[in-house]
Amino acid sequence: MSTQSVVTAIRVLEAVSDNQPAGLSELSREVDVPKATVLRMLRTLGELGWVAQSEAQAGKWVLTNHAFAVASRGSSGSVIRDAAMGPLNALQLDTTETVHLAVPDRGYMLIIERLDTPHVLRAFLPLGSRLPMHASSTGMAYLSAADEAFVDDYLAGPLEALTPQTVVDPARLQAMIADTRARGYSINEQGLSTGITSIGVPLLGSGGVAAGSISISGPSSRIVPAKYQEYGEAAAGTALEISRALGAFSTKGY
Amino acid sequence: MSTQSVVTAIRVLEAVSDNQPAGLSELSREVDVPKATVLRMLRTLGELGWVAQSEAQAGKWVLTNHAFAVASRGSSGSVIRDAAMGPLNALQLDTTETVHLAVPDRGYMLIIERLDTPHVLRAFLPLGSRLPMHASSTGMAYLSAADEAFVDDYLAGPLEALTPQTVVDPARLQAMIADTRARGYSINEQGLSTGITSIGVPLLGSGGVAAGSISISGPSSRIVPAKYQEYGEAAAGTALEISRALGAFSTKGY
DNA sequence: AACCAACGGTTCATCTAGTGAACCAGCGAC
DNA sequence: GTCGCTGGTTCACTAGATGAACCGTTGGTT
Repeated sequence: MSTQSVVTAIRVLEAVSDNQPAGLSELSREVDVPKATVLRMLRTLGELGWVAQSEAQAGKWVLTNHAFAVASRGSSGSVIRDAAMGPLNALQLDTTETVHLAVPDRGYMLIIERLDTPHVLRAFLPLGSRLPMHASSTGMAYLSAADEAFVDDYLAGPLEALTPQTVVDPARLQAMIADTRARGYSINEQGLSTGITSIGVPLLGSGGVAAGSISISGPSSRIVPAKYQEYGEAAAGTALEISRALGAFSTKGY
Repeated sequence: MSTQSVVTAIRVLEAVSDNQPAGLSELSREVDVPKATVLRMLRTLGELGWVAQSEAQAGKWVLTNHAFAVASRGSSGSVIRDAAMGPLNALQLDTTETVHLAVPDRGYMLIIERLDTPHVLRAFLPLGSRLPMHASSTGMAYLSAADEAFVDDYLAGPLEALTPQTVVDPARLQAMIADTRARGYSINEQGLSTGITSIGVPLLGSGGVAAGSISISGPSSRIVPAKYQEYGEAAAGTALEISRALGAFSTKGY
């Protein structure tokens, strides 16, 4: 790989992101690069306005909002977001529950948009959250549309349990994926966060490959089994509309 | 500045962000670096998963979601966001209008959080949007709490008009900032986007320095002058609560 | 149909600029 | 008092970044 100082800098940046607020020695260990080099990177990134020393704790480094500003323009303006926002807005108004738009990122589902419920009791998932695929309805929905090799690969990796309800058994997860495929939507009952239930549906991009997913989520007291089908079908309809806009079923082109 | 290849790489990254989807020559001109170097940077950033060639247009580069995922953790987990979310949630429920949380970033206001209105007619501002300070209620609120030198400096720069209603005259803007200070909240009537009105209030961080702002916004048909005072005072109350949590009025420490 | 200018991408000799082992000073635990 | 950790500094060495000049294509003009 060329331009290794750039590689080091980005690895430092990601390490800061993962360990905020992070100390110098800690980062040095994390990216396995001498402290002097890490410090030089931090200072350079600092001059560029991407990281800064924490005000609260001197010597600890944090990402700045500027990094967020630059990177946000990645997902906004993206094809999938533009295609999704209209239908998603309608889905939110229809169901009155919180809806999310998620795309895959290195084995996690990355939440790139959210439209809130008006209910007083609401779950809160900041944008940019990364959810394990097996522990979220968006993730299971995505897996149900992803190719087999990817799924097997994912299920072979270590699967963390986030709550007592999180399913981590690969065989059971395979069965759940099959159910999702048959039913058209995934259901996650408190597997991500206690007291939260959500329903997910995959989105297909051009060529019909899995591109992301959408979900409806809320407190388990409101998202009860009696509503699963209604919400699942509503989300599936919305997803179909988005997938169509993404050219999933287009015959011209390929 | 040291580690210049890193500087170049980041500048390329920011240029991609600003010009998406961006071509090689375009980027080369933008950052004033030879094409060969820009290309090397793009490839390195590509291997790291931060940029990729656009699927739609070969040879055009775009930011990936991974960049978003890494950088998102900058604002989430930040002191201001944590302090703001609770009170902001209450404010949204109270007013039923969309509320925003914004922080300054290089002369713009950066939207880092949003809580949606349940109304069918709703404005939509993606997170990560950067708004000119003089054209937004969040920006004017921030300016009303910023120190004089900063304000003068900002008003001296070129001020773009986003709509026919955008005020760009420095003298008038100074007067509006004074009004905001006296009143406790800023009002922006269609200066950012036609048909949208919003009310902003500054947030103070530790030591009482301007740290960001919050706003209530919606269609001008709903956010009418008769409601300005009610919303302004509600937002001011919320802002006070947040500023207090940020240690703006703390006597210990300084 | 011949031209031109711009595009994305490649090459390679030059020498700048990034590296990292060894080094401080300061702090808290025991 | 001293050990082990922290954040931070120094500097000789050479690995690795640089950029002018190049190529093959494409799309618009005349």
